[in-house]
Amino acid sequence: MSQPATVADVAAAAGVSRQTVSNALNRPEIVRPATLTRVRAAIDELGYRPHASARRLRTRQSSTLGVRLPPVHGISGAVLDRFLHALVERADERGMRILLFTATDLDDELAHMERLVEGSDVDGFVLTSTAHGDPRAAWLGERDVPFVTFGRPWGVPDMDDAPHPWVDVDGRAGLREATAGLVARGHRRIGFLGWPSPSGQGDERRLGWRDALGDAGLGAPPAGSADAGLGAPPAGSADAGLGAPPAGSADAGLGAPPAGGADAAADGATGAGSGSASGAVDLACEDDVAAATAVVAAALQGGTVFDAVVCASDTLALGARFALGAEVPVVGYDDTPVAAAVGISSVEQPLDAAAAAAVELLMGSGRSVLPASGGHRLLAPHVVWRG
Amino acid sequence: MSQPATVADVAAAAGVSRQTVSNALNRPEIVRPATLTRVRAAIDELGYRPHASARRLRTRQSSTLGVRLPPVHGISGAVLDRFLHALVERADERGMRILLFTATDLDDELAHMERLVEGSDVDGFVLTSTAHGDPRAAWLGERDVPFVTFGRPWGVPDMDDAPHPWVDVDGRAGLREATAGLVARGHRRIGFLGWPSPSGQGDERRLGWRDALGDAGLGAPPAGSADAGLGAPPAGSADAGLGAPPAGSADAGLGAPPAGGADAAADGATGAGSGSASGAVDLACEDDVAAATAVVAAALQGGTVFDAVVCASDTLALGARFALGAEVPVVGYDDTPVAAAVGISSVEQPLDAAAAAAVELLMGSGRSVLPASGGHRLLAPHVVWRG
DNA sequence: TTGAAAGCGGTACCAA
DNA sequence: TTGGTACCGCTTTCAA
Repeated sequence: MSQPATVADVAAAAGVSRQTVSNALNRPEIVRPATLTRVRAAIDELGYRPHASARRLRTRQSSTLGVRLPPVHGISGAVLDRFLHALVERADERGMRILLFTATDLDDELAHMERLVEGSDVDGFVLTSTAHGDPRAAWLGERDVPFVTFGRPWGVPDMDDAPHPWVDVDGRAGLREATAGLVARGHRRIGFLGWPSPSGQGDERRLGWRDALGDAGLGAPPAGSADAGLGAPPAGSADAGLGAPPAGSADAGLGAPPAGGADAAADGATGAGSGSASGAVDLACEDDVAAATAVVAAALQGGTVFDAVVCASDTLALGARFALGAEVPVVGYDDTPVAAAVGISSVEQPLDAAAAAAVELLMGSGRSVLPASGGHRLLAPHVVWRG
Repeated sequence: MSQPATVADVAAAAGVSRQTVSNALNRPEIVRPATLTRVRAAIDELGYRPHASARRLRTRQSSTLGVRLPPVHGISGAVLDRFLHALVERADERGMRILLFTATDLDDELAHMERLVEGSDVDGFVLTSTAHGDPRAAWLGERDVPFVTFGRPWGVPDMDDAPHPWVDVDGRAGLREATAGLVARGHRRIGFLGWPSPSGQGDERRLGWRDALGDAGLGAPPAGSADAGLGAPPAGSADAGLGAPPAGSADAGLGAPPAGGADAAADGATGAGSGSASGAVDLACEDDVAAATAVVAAALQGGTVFDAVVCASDTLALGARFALGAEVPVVGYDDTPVAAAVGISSVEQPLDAAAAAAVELLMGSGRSVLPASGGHRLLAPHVVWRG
């Protein structure tokens, strides 16, 4: 067992040529069964394993996908983590491996990608979301390097005809389901807590909330009500909200149409301080627990009444939870361990399906990466209800 | 730019032999400066990059480290995430890359590792903590495959003479610092919330808490008070070390014995009931927010008075926070985004240093993995104070 | 210091 | 179907 066995050894042991060994391994169907058995026996006996680098040199395929490990991801880090996990598994099923790289900025990332491509280290990439004019996409496109993004290419005119394949989760559908679920549970004054516009994902999720309110005849505030850029309040400004008073007044009961009708629900839209009684309030702040707490607390202070709140992230949801207490249902997004731990309902992304779709877009149904192509998948998430 | 350039192309362009090109790349010091310049110019001009697989085939080095992406990691997932990130960077500095693999169980993991090793896909591994008799360590050891673990090898008699190199973070020192910091801030009734024994990391952290109490002359409950083989109690059951007898007689402590002084300072500091006067309570439950909340709440109910609580994890800390409110300081462990978000102090692991140490143990100061060796690094974490 | 030639371990191509 | 041979791109060995 000193020197690892090579094809030559196996060939000799089985009394065949090296080529036959290779065939037995890669295209068993064209080898006569008897020969195959003999070769396989020899392989087992010698403990032979093909040398991956030798094969890659010859075939000019690295069977490797490059993935950038994004810098830092806050509370939602687990999402990428889980996606990565699923990706490794799905890739493995197709004989592909995942090579990691990191980068400090876009230029650095490009440099890394260039090295990997030119060193034939990878056959393609799985990138996180790209935006219009993203230099990575352009660079890869020019060189016909196959890649797929997890996250749609924001900013392109027609996403159905995107410049590159992508996979994404339909946050709009997710928030729609979440909101509808709350409606079904009898809630009526359902607020939304998201990020300031413009934000690709954030705006999508807001739309989902609006959709559901519309579906339920609850009406939604005029589009853009919260877009008036309440600049991100400084973090930590008000974690006093921890002990915030519970929303005092209750909800309209199940089944009973909310008093005041649809439009009334939109009154007073955003912000702290307006004395609106409506719960269909559209709040926004940066993705930070303290900021979220502050925003929600301020809204309560201003007289806003919430029956429930759906959020664009678990971070925001956690903040909202602190401000609202456990009595007012909050739904987050990403189903992070924190949400599970704290008992907050959350929209769970189908990460395994996303990974599978990414691999499929890159490789079709075969075992090698296809030439750069198009296509995309928009996957529906689902709510994990808790509490 | 159709066909990537090879050494031959560069050699031709520079008017030298292929060998000289190779030397210019790998051992520039033995090439005459003039020639070097010429070769480098040709390389730049042609955009030449060495073909990684070809090099690996020839050198029999994959320049790749295998890392298993652990199954699921809860609230502390970010830890591994950040370690991985740092590892990729540190490895990159040494010309090494990180290849991911996953596995459903130990057997599967072994199978994957075997494939990677025998296919010469990796030169070594970075594994998460191993325990005594871990088949992975044995398997790798037998084959002289270099590897290092992040996490010490629990269960070996003498860790200074461990069977393989390891890197770990000194949780004991971390909790000692956390506890001492609380003492310095005037807290006296400092409880500990950890995991049921036996738990390698958990028991270490508990010791750190005890150390600091001892240092401060506050005394700690007799060792083992919570270790009495409470096999992990079901979630939510709040019995664990609850009734831990107060450490009436403290040890000498440093400087002036606190006697009444220190203790008096703690009197009534916390809002719970009366009952037990000691806050040096040693609690334990599984790593779950709800369970932690329950345990702490039960302790409060039972009359325990807490001045502050140090925890074995941010998960537990979050649970404690829920039970105690924001007035009683809680210190967690891992400095996860959640702790930051919620404003809980936490012991931060020096993940970048850990990654650097892992690489160094594997590669020394060179650019290739050394034969399996020994050695280890125990790194001191530090508390990030908040609130 | 530089050059020529021989592999590293597989697979592609072609002939048998 | 099987076997022979060239060759993937680089580095190592040995001469010059």
